[in-house]
Amino acid sequence: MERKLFVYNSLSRTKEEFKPINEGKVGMYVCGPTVYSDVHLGNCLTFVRFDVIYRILLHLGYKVRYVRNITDVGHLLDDGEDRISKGARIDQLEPMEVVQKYANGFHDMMDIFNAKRPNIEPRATGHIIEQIEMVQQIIDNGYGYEVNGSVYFDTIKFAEETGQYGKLSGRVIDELQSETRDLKNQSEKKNPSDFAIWMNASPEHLMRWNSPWGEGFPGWHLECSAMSTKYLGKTFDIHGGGNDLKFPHHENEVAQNVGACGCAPANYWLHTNMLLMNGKKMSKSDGNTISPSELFSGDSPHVSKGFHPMVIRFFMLQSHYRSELNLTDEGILAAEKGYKRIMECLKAVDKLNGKSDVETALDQEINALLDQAVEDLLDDFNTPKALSRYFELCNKINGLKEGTLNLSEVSQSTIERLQKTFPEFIFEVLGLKDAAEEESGDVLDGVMQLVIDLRQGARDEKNWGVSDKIRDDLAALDIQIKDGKDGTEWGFKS
RNA sequence: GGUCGCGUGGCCGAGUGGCUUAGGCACUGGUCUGCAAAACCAGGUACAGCGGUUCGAAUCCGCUCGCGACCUCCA
Repeated sequence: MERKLFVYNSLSRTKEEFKPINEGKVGMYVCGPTVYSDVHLGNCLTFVRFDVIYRILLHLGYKVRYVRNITDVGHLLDDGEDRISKGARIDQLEPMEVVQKYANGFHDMMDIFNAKRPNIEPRATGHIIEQIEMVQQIIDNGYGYEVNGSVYFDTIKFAEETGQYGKLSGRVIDELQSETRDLKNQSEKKNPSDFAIWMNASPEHLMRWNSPWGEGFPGWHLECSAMSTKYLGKTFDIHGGGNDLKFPHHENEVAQNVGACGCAPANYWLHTNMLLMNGKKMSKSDGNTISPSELFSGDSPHVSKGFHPMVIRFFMLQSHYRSELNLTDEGILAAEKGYKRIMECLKAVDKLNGKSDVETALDQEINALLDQAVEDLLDDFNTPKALSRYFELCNKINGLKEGTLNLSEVSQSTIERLQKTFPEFIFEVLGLKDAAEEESGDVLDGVMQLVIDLRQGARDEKNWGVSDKIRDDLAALDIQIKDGKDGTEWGFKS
């Protein structure tokens, strides 16, 4: 932690030095999914990106409390129907069954993408009391008003007294006032920009709780305010989410926290950018969409084949979290090659031994690249740039392996640093896994070694027919034979 | 319509005032190989358009075109 970390803060719209509230500790809250249907690939991108941010913070030595909620109530559709209720109606399930089903699916997918689990994963329905208390505080502070069993947040009064509404998202309150919407209960609000923090439940509404204002349910934005406060304190370090949540969700969250306790929830707001496909927004309505499982299986007109989840993760990490990521078949194919190159190189580096006793120019180059990769991560979590350093290191490593670079010109201490840092970066910081290793195993390794030995026997006798048959038939099984000058290696084809 | 952001070579994708030839993939030539593959070496193509500021801009400003996000549920 001797070096400084810089993060882009959406609040200030600049890169700022990151200074945690408590030395050595980080409290981070990330808005999780609403579990009403199968997880969308865009969600996966967002959570993979925050997973890497989490991993980098851990790598830097911070003790991180990572909270990511699951929204299971209060998230309404245009027609006012609760998303969970709608899911329940369509699937003929209890609302909580819907929640469990899709929460399980979400967790499975996060595991597939090798995203670490958060330390706390609170659900909105498990924190009704905390939310009711917060509504009461907001009312007590004069920023909430009750109408017909619903409670609304008075944005105009809040804006006038605190001057804070719109700060995060760059909205101007006057312009929000001129918005004309045709939402349910619109007439109950004092101002068009006001939003519900507690909603009266109509008789047919399935999810309902008792409250001082009658039976109802919490507003969507409220859960994050209440739960982040409960687990991270009134003010914590990092609040993250997709940038589509900036307004109204995060803006309203800020308003609720400030309205309830007079303090801002988070010092640093981090927003990830969206996933596109073929340059366009991923959208179900025009068919421009692909699910994670379709991407893995290749069962989609948008991809030429299936891809391993780790290839997808690698693809995601080759873009910066604040940039849009454009998913194209060609792009993932390129990522797959790059991923494989890194994985192969990771194996090659273990076999190297440096022979120089003094520090050479090559030592300096390698060490500089390793240092720069860390600098890149410290500069607003620039994973694509850091990865480019490791690609350059791959060139060095392969050069040493092939003999175009001389092992006598590199010291063993540099090689050892490489051997320690490289896998640490790939596996722990970036959270990648070796796809081939999963499929492989000791038995297969042994069998392949036998096959290679037998083939070598044929090759020694210049029996190219046998040699090539072995190679070609293995290729048909997606196993690739690689004849090098130091013997033959094998691996899975991508 | 309003607010904000983006537009980099064949593709993906970093970079934000003066060599970073970023990097990956693809492509071309070469080395290696029995032939391949992999790897290695070498090579080309770029900063949407127009105008301005500046000694100097892909990088700052303006306009135009294109794309995206938000404004209404979204990661």
